[in-house]
Amino acid sequence: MVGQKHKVDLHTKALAFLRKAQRPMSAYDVLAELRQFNPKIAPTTVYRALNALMERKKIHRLESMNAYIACQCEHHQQTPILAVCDDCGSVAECLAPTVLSALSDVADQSGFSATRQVIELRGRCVSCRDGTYINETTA
Amino acid sequence: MVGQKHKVDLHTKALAFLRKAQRPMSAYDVLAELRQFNPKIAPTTVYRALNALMERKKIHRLESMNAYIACQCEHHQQTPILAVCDDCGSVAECLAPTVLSALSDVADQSGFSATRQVIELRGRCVSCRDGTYINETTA
DNA sequence: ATGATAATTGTTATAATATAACATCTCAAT
DNA sequence: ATTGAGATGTTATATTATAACAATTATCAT
Repeated sequence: MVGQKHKVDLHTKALAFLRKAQRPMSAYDVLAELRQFNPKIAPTTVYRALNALMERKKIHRLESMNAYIACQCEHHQQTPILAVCDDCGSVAECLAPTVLSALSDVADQSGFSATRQVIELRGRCVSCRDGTYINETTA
Repeated sequence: MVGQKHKVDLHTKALAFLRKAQRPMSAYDVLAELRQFNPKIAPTTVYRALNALMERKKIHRLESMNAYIACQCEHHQQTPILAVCDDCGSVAECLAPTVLSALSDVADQSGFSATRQVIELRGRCVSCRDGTYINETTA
């Protein structure tokens, strides 16, 4: 078989941390967390873990902010739209087949063969827009 | 009036450089260029110039690669789709109202109020896909 | 002209993000 | 036990970006 267990499973800990955070975290935030278990962990290790988790679609990278967030949907193969609230930091993950197919059409027309799509929205979530602040307290 | 002229117009030189390059360039690539005119220029200055040019819609930032490229279309108010060829490095700028409106719909439905949209494709351009290599020589 | 001021740019230092290169360890199959 | 593959460790450094404050420049009211 391929793949083995080490003393502790770094990938699992990194993923658990991102899931608990529910907010985009930087690679160095993850590093700080992992260092609670093993103070000697280096950036390289974290980036390897993050890359592996991305390949397994367990986390997403927010390209517009160099940060990472746990996948909230599980099991989708479709590229999600990531909507980041610049007020409270929450990220909504939306599946939008219409957007993706429109995007495919555009690519096809120009002959571009896409291997990856990046679709991010920055703005204000419904709670922050309404003044219904939730921030730290609730979700 | 607002806005003034300095000894040299850094913004103009930065924009000229990005236009000549026709490829995504890092902020530090721009810095190296500007230093040919004034060796003492610092990163801060470059980032200020890049931010100003982005506000004026003269350049785009490629979020998925932390790089900058001159706007190829001039005068559009619409967010373009940036299609980056990972083989030759070229970037195509596509206007796609259908994608944008589908994206607006998704946002509206969730109550998200977007101030910025990021839409990038990574993959292979038609030339590279066909094996019609052009790379350095022609466009 | 002079001085107030606003905007831009300069300067210095450092923070934040990410990778390269190579050594070591662990597991499992032989 | 040896070996080979994959994961991890280690060290160093590269790349990207901002903070904080000083100096300069143009504009405008006086």
